[in-house]
Amino acid sequence: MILPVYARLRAAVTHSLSSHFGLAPADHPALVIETPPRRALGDAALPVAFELARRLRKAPRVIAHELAGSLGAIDGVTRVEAAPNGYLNVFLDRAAFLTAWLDAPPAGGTATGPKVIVEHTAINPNKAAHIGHLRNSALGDTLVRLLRFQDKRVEVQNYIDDTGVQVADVVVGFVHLEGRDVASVTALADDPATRFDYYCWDLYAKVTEWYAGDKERRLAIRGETMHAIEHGGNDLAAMGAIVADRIVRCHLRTMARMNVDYDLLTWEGDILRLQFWATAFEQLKARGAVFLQNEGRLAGCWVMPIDDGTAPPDDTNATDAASDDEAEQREKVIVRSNGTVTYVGKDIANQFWKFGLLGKDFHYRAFATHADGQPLWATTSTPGQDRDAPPFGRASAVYNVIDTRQSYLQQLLKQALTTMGFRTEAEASTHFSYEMVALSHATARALGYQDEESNGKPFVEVSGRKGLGVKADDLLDRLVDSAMSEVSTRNPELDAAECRRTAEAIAIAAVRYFLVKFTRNKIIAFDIDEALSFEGETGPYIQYAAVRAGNILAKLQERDGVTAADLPSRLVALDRAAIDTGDDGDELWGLALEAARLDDVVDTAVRSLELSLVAKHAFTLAQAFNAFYHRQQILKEDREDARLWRAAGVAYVRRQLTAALDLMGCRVPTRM
RNA sequence: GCGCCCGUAGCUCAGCUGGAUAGAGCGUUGGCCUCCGGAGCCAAAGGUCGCAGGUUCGAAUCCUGCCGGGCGCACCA
Repeated sequence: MILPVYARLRAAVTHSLSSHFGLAPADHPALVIETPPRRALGDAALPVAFELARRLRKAPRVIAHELAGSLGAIDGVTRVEAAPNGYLNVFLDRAAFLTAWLDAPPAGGTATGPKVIVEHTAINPNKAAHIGHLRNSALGDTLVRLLRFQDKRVEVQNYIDDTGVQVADVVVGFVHLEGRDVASVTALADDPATRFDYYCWDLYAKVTEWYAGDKERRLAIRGETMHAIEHGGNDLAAMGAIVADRIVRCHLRTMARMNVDYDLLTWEGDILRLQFWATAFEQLKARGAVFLQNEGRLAGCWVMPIDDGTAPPDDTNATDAASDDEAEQREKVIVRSNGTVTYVGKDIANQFWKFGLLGKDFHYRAFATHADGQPLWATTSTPGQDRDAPPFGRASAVYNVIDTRQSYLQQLLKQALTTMGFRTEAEASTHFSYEMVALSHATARALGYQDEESNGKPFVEVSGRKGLGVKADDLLDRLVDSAMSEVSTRNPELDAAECRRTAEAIAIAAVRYFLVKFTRNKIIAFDIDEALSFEGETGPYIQYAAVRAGNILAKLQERDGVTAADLPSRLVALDRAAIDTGDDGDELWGLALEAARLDDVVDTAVRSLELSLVAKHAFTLAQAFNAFYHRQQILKEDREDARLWRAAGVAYVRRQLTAALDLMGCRVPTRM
């Protein structure tokens, strides 16, 4: 919203550098525009004079002064002045901008251009989702919303690994620990009284313990089970399919509570059954991206040469002499000596498909129904159900949202694309990485977990295998409960249903804000008490500011008959002193200017994949609004011009705050 | 061993491509409900920005080297 005026400002400065200072374009410094530390210093500041001081052999102060004098009129800028220290400070036309911002149509036009795929969530379908998974979904979904805010066409995929060891482990549990058959597992899963994902959570942990009791024999059972599932057409595979299907439905319910949704569920089993790998393998072989290793410890494997500088973990007893030879080149196994494909191989095939490079497509089926009644699509290997399916895949850019521990593999994906000659696609493959969520010692203890190993560590790592972690639904339930008691005491007139809806909105804002407020490469040591807080830097704090702003506007309409839509036309006729002058004017304008930064913040957030910037901005804006609200009267202000200019600020802040919360998947209740 | 990440107030964290007096939240202390809602506001206390060099008008930010911690480097996914 403020970028165009900055462009005009840069153009004017550039012109002056050439004409007034006689600098050749090549000698022009980059025109950095900063935000001054205090509003009274201006709305934008250019340190350009510092850059020129040496070249022009003049003091920055003198240069800034000359520059300010030579600029001429700039649309939207009321004045430019040189600060004593050499900064060039710029003052914008406050009234004109605020009026224009209020009058602008709300964002969210029509998405156009090439498609972008965002893959996130990807929880193993064998147990309940936990807090670590929520970080992935919250970040992934926020990225999706940011991209859509920028009018990009986005397709959201959720990868379902239904053929891995994890599902096999639960199947082993059902068969060998509980003696169940397919019918029994189905009945259990479909019994509304059981929380099937919770049930499997416990069973999975039990199976892990059970393996430890007789590793050799029981791990062999796991191997057979996994093989049976991959092969298909037997009871174990049928049971695995039931488990995965029902757990995925549990995950979708959990994610729906979080306001997270998808366009397509990609099932790994379909990648195998439709021979995606075989196709990709042929291409890789033809290009020489993989080759059959004939000797050494990887004899019999198809491997991909790795060209990054990473060394092997600690091979047998690699002597220095041996590694100095040309055998330095590293290799990653893609196809095992027994002929089965590794995870990397499947991922390569999937990545090729996402870019439309595979020359093959899935079949599709309607898996579930979105809130708006449209089908949620899933891949399938059987044709005939995809009459109305939209075209999936064939993207121009792909974001894979996975935690940082996967960066090595994500790098291999890019490399496979590069080796195949798909440079553009390799460039357009982004690993959106973030650090893991661990548990604080206090929270781990509260879960009844004592572990000597992790006593010395700063946090306790979540472990699905040990059943250690905070389940997503448990966390949400606790948040809703505590929000509900708060809402009902504050608003006794609300009925139970309304109370619950409000509490849910607050609970979701609390978790989602908590999960995006940290920079992505920070490990979150999750602490239950900290996450349960509704005060300070939290989602509910921001919602509260928006709700209050809404209340003020509602009263203004009720009392004076003035709506937010009326404001722009009313403002033109009013005296501008209320926004142009004094500390009050500075504060009101500062608030509006901060609110106007949203577009800019979103751009920076997407470019840097640092979504915490959006969270930080929303909080800062809410904070500024609260301070303003306490300091300046709005409805009670007697002077009409001051009243309406302030109301305009409130209306604009509310709109931008609501938009920012929506980008993080948070709703604003009418009361709270 | 190699690669990536982290180290800023008692605790948890911001600090955008180097810029004006390093900021929030929590916690601590003290104020503010005849008010447009106190999930709030105002104020105070609290900092050798891990350490040492370097680059320059200027470094928490960039470079180098250390120290401390985490993660990754499988014929596991």
